[in-house]
Amino acid sequence: MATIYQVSEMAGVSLSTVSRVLNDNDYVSKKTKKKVLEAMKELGYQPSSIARSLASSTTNSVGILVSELDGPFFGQMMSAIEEHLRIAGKHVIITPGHSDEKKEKSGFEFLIGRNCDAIIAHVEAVSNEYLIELSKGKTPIYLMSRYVKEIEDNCISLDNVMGGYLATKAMINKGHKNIAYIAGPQFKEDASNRLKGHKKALAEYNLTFDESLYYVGDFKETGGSDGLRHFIQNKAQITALVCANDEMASGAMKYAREHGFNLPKDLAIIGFDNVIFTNYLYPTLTTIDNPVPEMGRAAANLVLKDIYKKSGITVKHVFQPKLILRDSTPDIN
Amino acid sequence: MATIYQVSEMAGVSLSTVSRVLNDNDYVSKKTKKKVLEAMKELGYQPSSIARSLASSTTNSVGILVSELDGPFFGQMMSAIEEHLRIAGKHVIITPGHSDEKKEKSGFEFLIGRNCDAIIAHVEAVSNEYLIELSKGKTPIYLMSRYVKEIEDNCISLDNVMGGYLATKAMINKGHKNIAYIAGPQFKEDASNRLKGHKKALAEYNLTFDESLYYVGDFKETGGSDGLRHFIQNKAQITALVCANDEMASGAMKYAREHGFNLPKDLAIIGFDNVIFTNYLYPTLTTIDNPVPEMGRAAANLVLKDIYKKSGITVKHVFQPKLILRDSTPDIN
DNA sequence: TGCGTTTTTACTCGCGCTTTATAAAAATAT
DNA sequence: ATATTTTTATAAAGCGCGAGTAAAAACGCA
Repeated sequence: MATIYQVSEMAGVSLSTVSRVLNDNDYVSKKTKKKVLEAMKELGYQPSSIARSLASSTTNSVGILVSELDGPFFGQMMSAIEEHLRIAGKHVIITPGHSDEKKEKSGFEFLIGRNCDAIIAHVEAVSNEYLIELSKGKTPIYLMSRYVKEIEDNCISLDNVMGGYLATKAMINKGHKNIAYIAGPQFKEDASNRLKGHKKALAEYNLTFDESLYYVGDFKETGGSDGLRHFIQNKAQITALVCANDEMASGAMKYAREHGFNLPKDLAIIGFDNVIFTNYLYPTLTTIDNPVPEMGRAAANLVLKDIYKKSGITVKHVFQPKLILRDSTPDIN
Repeated sequence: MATIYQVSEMAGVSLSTVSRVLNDNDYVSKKTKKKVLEAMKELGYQPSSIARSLASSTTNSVGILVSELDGPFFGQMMSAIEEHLRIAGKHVIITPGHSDEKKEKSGFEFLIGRNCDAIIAHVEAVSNEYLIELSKGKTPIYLMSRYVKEIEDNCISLDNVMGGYLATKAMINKGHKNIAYIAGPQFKEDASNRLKGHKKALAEYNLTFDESLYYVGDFKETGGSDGLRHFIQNKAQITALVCANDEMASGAMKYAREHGFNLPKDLAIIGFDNVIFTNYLYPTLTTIDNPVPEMGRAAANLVLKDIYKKSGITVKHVFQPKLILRDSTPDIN
């Protein structure tokens, strides 16, 4: 690999001159600039970002910490962030935390150790205190889908209470009274907030929250099927099922069909997140739109503005979910 | 941030001694080792991987270049690779190439510039020649789902011709004779190989390949719906539809239903890849299993063996697809 | 032509760590 | 008790680059 030194030698100038043309600094004449550029091309020179980082203590890369590398939710998120950052010439370093406290912490450490200029994290297992503490460190931390009051300027979040409320209210408006709820793991803030919204909607219409119509799933397809099985085994009389995310809704749909339900007539189902495949399910799934791509762009914009000092950027911090009505929740007569 | 220097000072030893305990080198007594370790803990010392990389020209990180950050296919792939590498204490740096030649090249450059110890790439737009040339560089390149003869030892691939063959043969075996095919973009090698397999199966059963039953899609849901619309508009009389991947199959299913088809009776559909949600579609989708996670692990193993010199590893380079029969392809009477 | 300016270039140090070569200390042998 | 080996620690030289400072060259004007 050619180094800056060889370039300088070939172009007949000093090291720092080469460095200056690299960084597009002023104070270098067109003639020498051209000479240097030619030498670079000739040698196939490629600056070492490692050395660069060490010298300048800035890496032009931002760390992304997500729960999983797969799944439609995180896919959309990573994709939106990356795309937006790439336009500004910044790169991303992605690492998964698997919703596990230790792994999330080690993810942070890795990213910090790599000298990322900032970190955008979607973490669920670490405590607020840990995050607040971490924010005092040298690497700025931005939080996706999580609201921590003490560092709210670094948070991009969805109003999950509202989302949960909208979902259940939609069912009520369709005429349902016996509504079961499959929640996500309650240590996850969005899951517990969605549940709050559900309860709020019930209360508003004078329906009581019934423990026997409540099941905690895993946010995956299995959570949906397990939940519905649970309700069926307990002979719960339900006409509507609210799921805390789309994967669980799709699992429940499959289980329902396999057990003689005629969808959507026998059971109305609603999901949450509006992940891409919901529109390809049958019946198409009514759900709550979670503007993940938009939020990803917001997070990216936030670091562009704060860290890379781009001007003219304003970002929204709290996003609103909205109801997407499709075929899985017909009117009942 | 504490540096190695401060640790050495606090422990009362020299820089290099600290470095040696960091790297678990011999030639350091237990007593001094303990002293150093304590000093590190006290200072909350965290080695700078940047400086480390610069000095040792090894980064303990492998680059991953995929087409997209979202989508079930790449999600599974990244996830499998990352998980397997992490066990060995290696980290991944992921960047997308968007199936675009320029972007793929710039992805390679980024990863090489970051001094990755190796790169695992799923690229589709760059030429074989480019890859061969790249392989001569300092950073070893491994290819996922792509077979390039000259560097076959660095390739992990699926027998796509066989896969395409199995899919169409399955339809024929079910009794279909009028089989339409929605292909993927033909510059992508797997797409063109799957098509080859399709033609091979047709030929084997004396069916002629009919251009009017052929459509090139985009490997996304829209490709499936566009393709089926195309066939319908051209009044193609078909009883079976073979799609070159699952996303397109799901798009076609949705379109079919919206246009009065009674699935699976009126139209048998098969996909390709066996992506997770195929099992949650209705009817559940018959497809060809693409052992992506297994292949991801194989790629990870390959770099563990070649680059990090782990012993006792043998890896399979070419994987075989297999037919997964589900409800979307019933027997016809 | 000479002096002050402005533009352009060169030197040098340091970022935080690894890695020789080398010296000192401890252990063993003679 | 000295010579020899083995073990442990040190000092110094980079890795490739950025940035601040000093120096040189080019320019302007009287």
